[in-house]
Amino acid sequence: MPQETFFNLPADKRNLIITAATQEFSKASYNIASINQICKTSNIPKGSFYQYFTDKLDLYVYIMNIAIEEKVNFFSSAIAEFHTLTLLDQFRLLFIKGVEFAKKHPQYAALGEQFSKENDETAKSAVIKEGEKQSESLFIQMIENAKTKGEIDNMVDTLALSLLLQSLNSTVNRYMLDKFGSANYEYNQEDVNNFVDSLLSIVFHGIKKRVD
Amino acid sequence: MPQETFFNLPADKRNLIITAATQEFSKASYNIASINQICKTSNIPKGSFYQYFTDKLDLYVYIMNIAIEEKVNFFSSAIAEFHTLTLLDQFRLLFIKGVEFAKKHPQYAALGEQFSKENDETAKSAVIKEGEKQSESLFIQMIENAKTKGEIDNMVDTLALSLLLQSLNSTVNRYMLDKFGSANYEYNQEDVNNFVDSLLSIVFHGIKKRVD
DNA sequence: TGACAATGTGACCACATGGTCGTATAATCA
DNA sequence: TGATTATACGACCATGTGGTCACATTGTCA
Repeated sequence: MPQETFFNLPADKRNLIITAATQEFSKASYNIASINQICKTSNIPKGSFYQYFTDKLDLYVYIMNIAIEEKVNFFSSAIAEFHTLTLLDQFRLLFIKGVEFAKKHPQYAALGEQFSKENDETAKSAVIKEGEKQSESLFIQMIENAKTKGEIDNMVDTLALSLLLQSLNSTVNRYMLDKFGSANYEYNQEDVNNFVDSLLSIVFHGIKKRVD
Repeated sequence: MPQETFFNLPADKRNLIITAATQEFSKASYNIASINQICKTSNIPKGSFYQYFTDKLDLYVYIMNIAIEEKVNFFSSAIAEFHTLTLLDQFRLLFIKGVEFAKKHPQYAALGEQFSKENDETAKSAVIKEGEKQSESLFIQMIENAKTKGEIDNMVDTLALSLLLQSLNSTVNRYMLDKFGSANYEYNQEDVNNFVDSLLSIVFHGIKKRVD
């Protein structure tokens, strides 16, 4: 956690630092990202920086937590209505909200993308600390739930499906980012919906030709 | 490409350097990986190193190409028998061969894993150069082929399926690496087969409960 | 106004990086 | 043997890193 001095800063200055750090950490991995660069971009002297944050790690964890909080907030409303939906619609919502989040907060999405590639164990575990694997267990819970409701076949391997959906989720995001990258956020919602539906249709109905 | 002097080296020394570099580049990203470290591990002086390689990039590309060649070799026999197989069996083979490769050449698999996370554009494009996206077009070709043969439903979105399979492929490898990581290569083939079959069964038959 | 504490600040530190270069050594050929 | 060329070698360089610290500036309260 940053020092008190940081929170006593005028909001402008504080946000400038946050913005600069977010930018730097979304461009480069933890070890490559440079404190000097962050200081330069935000126009604060090195000495001041170390009065606000104890460490590089301190800043990193702080920035990551901001992104995490933002994402949790963004998803919370969607998750609240989960119990009213079928599994298919739950996943649709999850996928589409994911793309929406990346569109609305590209810098946080980039931060997450970078984090998923992070090599530095210290940095990684400092961010994760506790409450990790949340999304894994969420998926498994959703699947088990749908099984008891008879929405999906009991023969389906829960772990395999959970893995498949997780990887699919991140792939959708990466794909959308690639295709409609930072330059053009003007893709329309219909495109996203169609693509997500194509993917989910495969998972739900399979690709084998029907023998009617 | 390395200098002539490198290839004139006694095989022992040459392999020592290759091993050390492989190790370093599989542990850390291009910019983090250290030439000093590689020199230390392989007991060659810095000056000698720069007589063998023009650059850090030179070494990096060389090492990556070794791994790529090894992988292509490993897969070529499997791909040769593709035309005798159904799409399902083609993918089974691909997935299982992938896991096998990682088991047989964990260091190369680790190199590939690291490369997929690489941030440095210069390093990335120097490795890719040409002939990229090979795997993407391979998948699409396989799918189109199966469609005309009537093996899979024409309603299935080709691009979406290709994307799904690609992401699934890398996920399987990552999962296996995680679960049976470098410590324990003693997982049996049956486990792998079952897991791969679970995944492919979902993709081919879907997860929806059958109404018999 | 004066005393004291909180902040601002940038020169500086030790260290590591990729890369160079002059020289020492070994190999080759006459 | 002596001359010439290829290779081995490591001290050295400029640059960048995360982090420190003595000192200047500002704010606060009496």
